[in-house]
Amino acid sequence: MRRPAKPPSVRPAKPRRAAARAPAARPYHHGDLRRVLIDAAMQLVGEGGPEAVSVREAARRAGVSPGAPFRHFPSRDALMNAVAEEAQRRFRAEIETALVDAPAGDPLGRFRCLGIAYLRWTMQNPTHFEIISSRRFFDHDRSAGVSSDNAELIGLTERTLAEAFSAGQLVARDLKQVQIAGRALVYGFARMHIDGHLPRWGVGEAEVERMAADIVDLFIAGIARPATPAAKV
Amino acid sequence: MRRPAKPPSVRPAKPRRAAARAPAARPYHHGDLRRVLIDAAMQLVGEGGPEAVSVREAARRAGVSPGAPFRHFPSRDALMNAVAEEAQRRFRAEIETALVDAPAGDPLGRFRCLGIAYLRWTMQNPTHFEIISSRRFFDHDRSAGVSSDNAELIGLTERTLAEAFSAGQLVARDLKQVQIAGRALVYGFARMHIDGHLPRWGVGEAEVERMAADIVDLFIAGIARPATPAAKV
DNA sequence: CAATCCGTGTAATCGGCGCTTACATTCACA
DNA sequence: TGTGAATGTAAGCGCCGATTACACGGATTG
Repeated sequence: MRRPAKPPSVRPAKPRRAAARAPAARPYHHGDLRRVLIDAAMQLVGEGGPEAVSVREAARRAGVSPGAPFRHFPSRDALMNAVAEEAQRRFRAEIETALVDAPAGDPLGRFRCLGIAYLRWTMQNPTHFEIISSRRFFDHDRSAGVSSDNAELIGLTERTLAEAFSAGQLVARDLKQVQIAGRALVYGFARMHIDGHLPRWGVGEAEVERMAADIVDLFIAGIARPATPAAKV
Repeated sequence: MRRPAKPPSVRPAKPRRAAARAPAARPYHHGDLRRVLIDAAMQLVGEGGPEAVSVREAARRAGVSPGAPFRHFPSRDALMNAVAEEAQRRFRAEIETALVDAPAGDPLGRFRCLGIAYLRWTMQNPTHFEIISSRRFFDHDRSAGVSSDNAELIGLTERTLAEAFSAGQLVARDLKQVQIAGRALVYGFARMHIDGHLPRWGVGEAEVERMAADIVDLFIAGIARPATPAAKV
């Protein structure tokens, strides 16, 4: 928690709205402090993980007094909520973008795309993923934005896998188990990365995305009905 | 971080060693403060998770002044290290105990036992597992005890799965992928539990251990060479 | 047995934190 | 033009981790 010496609060002087003919120095009213605080907190998350976010430091970076943020967020948790919503929004957008290139008529193929897009984003944004995945940093239940975006994504993967099931692409009997196992697999790999376990398993940073794709494929191979073989009774 | 009102520091008066004929009141020297601090911190972890541990609260529960713990631990992180070592020791002991009942000649069966024992402990001790699994709460690299215990466990599972591979029990080609996927699966399920994801996936607290066993079995079914079935070419 | 050293306790203090309160400034609207 | 609401500042509270100076007392040694 102890912070190293900091340059004395750069203060980028950002009069955004309501600055029509105002003088150059930041006016008394910031203009868009809420937004700037969220951005600063997002940056802090990127730099040092969720626990590196402090209200005071965000205020410092925004160039306002330590009490100012509390006009916009009733608590640090509320700020974290906003940060998590921002991260969740980006996460969802990226995954849905990746899905447009996915094969339309092949639910299992779409599931594969989902898993790989999920892992790609988490590998590239580990600390931001950490916020939205752990209950510690804010109150999920009280954050409608995160919950709804998250529920959308979960619903999407559930539906996709259910379609694969209905289409007879799976050998498994219990769809719910497959869904949870699939989720546990990708979530576990993402957390192994975040928590620094992968080096111990012989996966260097350069191979991470490749390995991510490989284990998604391995999982799919484990649940997919063998496609072409002449076997099967 | 704000703490609710506390009874004024119960002070259980524990003169352990060096208390032969001493008076009832705690002597000036505590006797075994290091041990008591670790126990208090373990309890705090159990009550409110790793971030609920504060040096001052541990000191309070041990009945000593706020500065006393720093005679035994140079920092909060060092205390967390000790707590993590304790947790890791218990974790390893439980898993190795579970393994004695495992089938001797069946590596894959032993692997199953490992996975289930792993998940059982994590389901029953989520906050303690959180400490030893996340790099956030202390410095893994500087904690020989945690590292070695952890390396032992990982080595054990790796060897077990490798034996299954050598014995021809697996269909997979790439052993390393299978090992990482297996780890990701159990770790992911454990973290889903810790992070409160399971309710959203329709897994109530009562069904958790059952579901844990189910997905371990599902994973094994996905990698195991079909044993008896009359099908298969 | 007495002197003393050092391990281990206390007391006081520092700066950082989240958060609150009282006050100041400015915007927006009647 | 006046006035209230919105939003900034200043100061302060208690908690935290950590450090320092000092006090106690068990063990070692002459």
